[in-house]
Amino acid sequence: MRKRTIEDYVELLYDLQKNKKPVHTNDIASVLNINPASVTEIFQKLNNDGYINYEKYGGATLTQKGEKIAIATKKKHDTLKKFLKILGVDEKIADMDACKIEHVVDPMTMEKLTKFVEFVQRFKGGPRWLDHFKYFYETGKYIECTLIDTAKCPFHRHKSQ
Amino acid sequence: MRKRTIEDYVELLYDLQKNKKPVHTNDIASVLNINPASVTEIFQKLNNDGYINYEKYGGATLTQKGEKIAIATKKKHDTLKKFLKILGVDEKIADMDACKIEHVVDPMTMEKLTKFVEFVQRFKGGPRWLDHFKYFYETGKYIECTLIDTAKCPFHRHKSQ
DNA sequence: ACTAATTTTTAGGTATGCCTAAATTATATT
DNA sequence: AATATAATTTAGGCATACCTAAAAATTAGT
Repeated sequence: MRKRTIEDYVELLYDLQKNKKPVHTNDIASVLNINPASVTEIFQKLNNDGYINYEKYGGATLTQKGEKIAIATKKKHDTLKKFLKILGVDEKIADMDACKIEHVVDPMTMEKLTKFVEFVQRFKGGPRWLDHFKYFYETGKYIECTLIDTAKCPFHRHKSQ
Repeated sequence: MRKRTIEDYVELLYDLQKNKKPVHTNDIASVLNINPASVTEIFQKLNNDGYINYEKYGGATLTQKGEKIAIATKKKHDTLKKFLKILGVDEKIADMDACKIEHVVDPMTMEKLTKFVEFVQRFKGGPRWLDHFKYFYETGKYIECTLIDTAKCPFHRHKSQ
């Protein structure tokens, strides 16, 4: 498996915290299928770096700093996944790819993708060009334009219409 | 820096090979700003795993297996970069992000992105909805539809027109 | 409250991907 | 061809992210 990042851990901590706080080494270990002893080391490091509050045998809770990163990372994940699903990537793969890409992507790219998702979701059922893309993806053919009025505009299948 | 993958090395080898073959440890070391001694180790590993032909003091050349991966990786890189540029990401950032994403992305996602880039590039100057997206990105506003005929169809600003 | 079972930590180990310093080989100059 | 210089490899080191086994602390059953 790819080297796990701080982001991975605070994200997971954030999710587990919702059910039970504080989160113990075993909770993480069982989810990630790693040894509890390894989690202890990770907790010590995250604690040192100010992402969690951790005391021996006491489990961990995210600090503000940690929570901030967790939320930001989850937001990135969510946007990436939404974007990939728009493109037609399967749920599971979208989720896995989002999980990997979220740790490496530049803020500018995230901003563009965020706006793109917003732009697409503005149209109920997606904009018409997206249907055309899907048709193209399946068949390799481009749909010829047959429109004559606004109502059929392939761009403006607009929520407010 | 992120851990470099086999893909990184064969890709670089592929590029350097074009100028001068075989590629020596120093060539790689100076590009990546790492120690030549480290490159020796990497060459030994790549040689063991069949990606390059390497002999002590003799430099390295890609095997077929290595070249195949290099080409596939470069193709992924190219598609990712094109896609990001379509979205409006700056050249440099597009390049850097492509370089990171290419190593983690699922084949299915690559396929969707490849088709998407093809789909967009089919229109000279890009499809009209892309202008609309850029407008939306800049202003936060959606352009209202004012079309009445095919010629102005925002989707079909078609190369063959 | 005592003992058993469970959880957690400590101590020590492995593989990887880099490093530096020193040794070795190859190349260039004369 | 001998020697100086440059390139390359070897040997040994460091940090990280995991591991196992054993010790220590906590929790649960009676």
